[in-house]
Amino acid sequence: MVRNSKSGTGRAAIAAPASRPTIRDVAERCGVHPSTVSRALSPAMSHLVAAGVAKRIRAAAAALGYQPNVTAAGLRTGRSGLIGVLAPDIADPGFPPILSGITETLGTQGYATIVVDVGPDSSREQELVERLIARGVDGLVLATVTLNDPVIGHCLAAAIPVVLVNRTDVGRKLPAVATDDEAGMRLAVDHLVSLGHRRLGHIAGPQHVSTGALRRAGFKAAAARAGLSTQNIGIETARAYTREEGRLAALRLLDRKGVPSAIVAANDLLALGIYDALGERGLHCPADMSVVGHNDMPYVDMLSPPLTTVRIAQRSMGNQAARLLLDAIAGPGSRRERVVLEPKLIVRGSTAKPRGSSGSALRGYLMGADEKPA
Amino acid sequence: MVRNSKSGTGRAAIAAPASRPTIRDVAERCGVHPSTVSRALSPAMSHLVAAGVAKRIRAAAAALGYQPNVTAAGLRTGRSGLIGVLAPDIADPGFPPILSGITETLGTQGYATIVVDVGPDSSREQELVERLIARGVDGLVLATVTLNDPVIGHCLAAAIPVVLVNRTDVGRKLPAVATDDEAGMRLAVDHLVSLGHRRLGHIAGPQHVSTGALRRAGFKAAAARAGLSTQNIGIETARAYTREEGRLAALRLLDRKGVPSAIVAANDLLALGIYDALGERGLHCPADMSVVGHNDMPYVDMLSPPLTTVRIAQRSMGNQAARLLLDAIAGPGSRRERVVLEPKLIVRGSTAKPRGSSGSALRGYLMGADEKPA
DNA sequence: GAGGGTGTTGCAATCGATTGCAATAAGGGT
DNA sequence: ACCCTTATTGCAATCGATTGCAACACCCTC
Repeated sequence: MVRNSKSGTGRAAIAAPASRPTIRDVAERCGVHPSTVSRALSPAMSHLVAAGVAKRIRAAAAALGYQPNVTAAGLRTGRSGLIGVLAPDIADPGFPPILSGITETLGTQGYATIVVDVGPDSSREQELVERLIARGVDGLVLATVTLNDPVIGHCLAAAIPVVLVNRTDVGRKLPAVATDDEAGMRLAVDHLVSLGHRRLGHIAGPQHVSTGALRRAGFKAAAARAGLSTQNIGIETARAYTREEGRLAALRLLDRKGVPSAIVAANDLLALGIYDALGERGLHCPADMSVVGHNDMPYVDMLSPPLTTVRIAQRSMGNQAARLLLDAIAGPGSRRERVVLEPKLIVRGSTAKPRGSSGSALRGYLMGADEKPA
Repeated sequence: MVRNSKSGTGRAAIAAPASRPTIRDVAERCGVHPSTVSRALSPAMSHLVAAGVAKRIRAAAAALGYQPNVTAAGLRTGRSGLIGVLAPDIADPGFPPILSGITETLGTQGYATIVVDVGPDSSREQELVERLIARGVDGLVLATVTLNDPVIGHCLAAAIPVVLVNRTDVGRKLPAVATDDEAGMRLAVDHLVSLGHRRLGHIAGPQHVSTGALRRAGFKAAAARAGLSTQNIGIETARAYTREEGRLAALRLLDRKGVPSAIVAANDLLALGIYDALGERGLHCPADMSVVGHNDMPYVDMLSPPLTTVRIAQRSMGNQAARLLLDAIAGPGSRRERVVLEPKLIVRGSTAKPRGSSGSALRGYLMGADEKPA
């Protein structure tokens, strides 16, 4: 509360900057008006200040350790230099690389990011967006949206720059960066088919998010394209992208008639769950069952067996999302651009040729495989 | 730039809130002064407003969808509701759970967090702290500090609330939350000794950070306490907490005379590197070599073999750090509190009894083991 | 009926930086 | 020598909310 440099009664304290120096402190020290300091220190305005004065001001600012108060500037200019990021779950190993890419690119432009963990109950999402807007964020990166998410309309109405990352919306109303989910599944399916697999299973992700729906569709399309009939593919849908839901879905798949010889998971976490389920049933990967994951999250090469998976460029995804957002902030002529990244298959130890017909642990399970040949 | 509700020349637009409504819009709608609105909406001040008026104001605010501008309030009150978090590397799987705990606790009090990834070159650390302070953060959580970090003095000088998490400083000048690193190592060493191991190796972390130094000291102390002579322990120090540095350090250890039968890593990532090194040397874990990690980062139970490790309560660590910070913000009578969490040993498949003297793949390596019996 | 509370509300300054406009000074042309 | 540019700088309003202080109304009491 006590301003120190006010020329008041006491004359003791000449300069005791208990708090951080303000633009006025710099101005007084130079004998100029605060507005001149502001101009001298702003690259866009410094041409309005005499070179000598500007130099003097910069020196004084440096000497005082002056840093402009971003909050105050933000209030006046209307931009905060803050970007809000909505994450489904920070602890999900797939997300940090994306976040890292986002902050990296944004950081070079002086933006800081506020990361908000939405958590499992997406009901809070709307409120969290509201809070971020109240904080004056200049833009939003959403890594959480569902296919028909109400927040999309909300953001559109608020006229705030937004990009989606690793997700897309059904109406393509917002710019987004994502991988080619269908191409990824094609890579996985083609790999398995070329190994000789003819009965494939898929553990799909939640169908209300784009990756879940698109990868499932991609799986079906790729299987059909490879000449596999619908009798030869089995799909179980996980309720969430977690190891536990993956395990449950895999158990359901294993309990069905016509067990496949290979399973493609929509996500590495689900693949971990498949490993768990196989262990429970006494099956071995890849001898009894091949498994393909998706995302190539960190350290899946250390699993037993090392996971064959579809790698997506997460860091690059973050970078591009940030760039798209910066574009949207700069020019409101947002062309609702959509960036699609190409996935890449990483073959490791969890996929192999299907076991021959003799001596297989799957012998029993395979009953009924030919009941209805297409 | 164009204020809409100004009673100006044109009379067309009655109420076209192109931008977000402000406290003045609410005030006009209710026929009261903005200050009254401010008071009515602030829990701490609302007792100064007549109940009926307050109700009317709240209704109007809700109808307009009014959200106070946090930036403006922050400018006036001096607090931003923002907390800065400095992370060593967001992509390190050990960190997200801590972050999650921090944001969880802080979020309940209305604080948002800005996470900054310092990256490998800690030279930027000082500048990043400076930037966060310029942003007006109300406090800082540092997960990066080294034992004698200059930023500590910097923060002390800036008189900004700070807590350390998963790290401690040498002078105990700042409140901190960390696990009992020495106790953790004792758990690991005692476990191995009870299995019959008598020659132990340690892959230490960087010695300029507390976890590296304390765990190394803890390893030595525990070994001595278990009656192991210094000839029977071998220590190699990794330059960073990464898988690759762990691999290199492990290779150095394996190339020394008197190879141990078990290695304790200062960190799970280093343990992954040990797995890599063992693979390169054709050694098997745990048959040829037992390995103990530290931190129990996600999914190390899926490794081959599943990693025996010392679990630390990361999420809780984050929660407590946040609480400490909130205390420091509330009462400046900061007692430089220090919270120590107890670690827990999680035994999995990477540790076993040492191989007997016959037929060991380690036969050659063990030469020289008895050169200088203690 | 006048004085002293108490309860509400308005006024205006303030936080720190930015920026349109005005004012001044310096320089150039005829 | 005078007028007109152009280059610098100062002034003051502004962003939106908060809060100490003043003002007002109303009620109770003696």
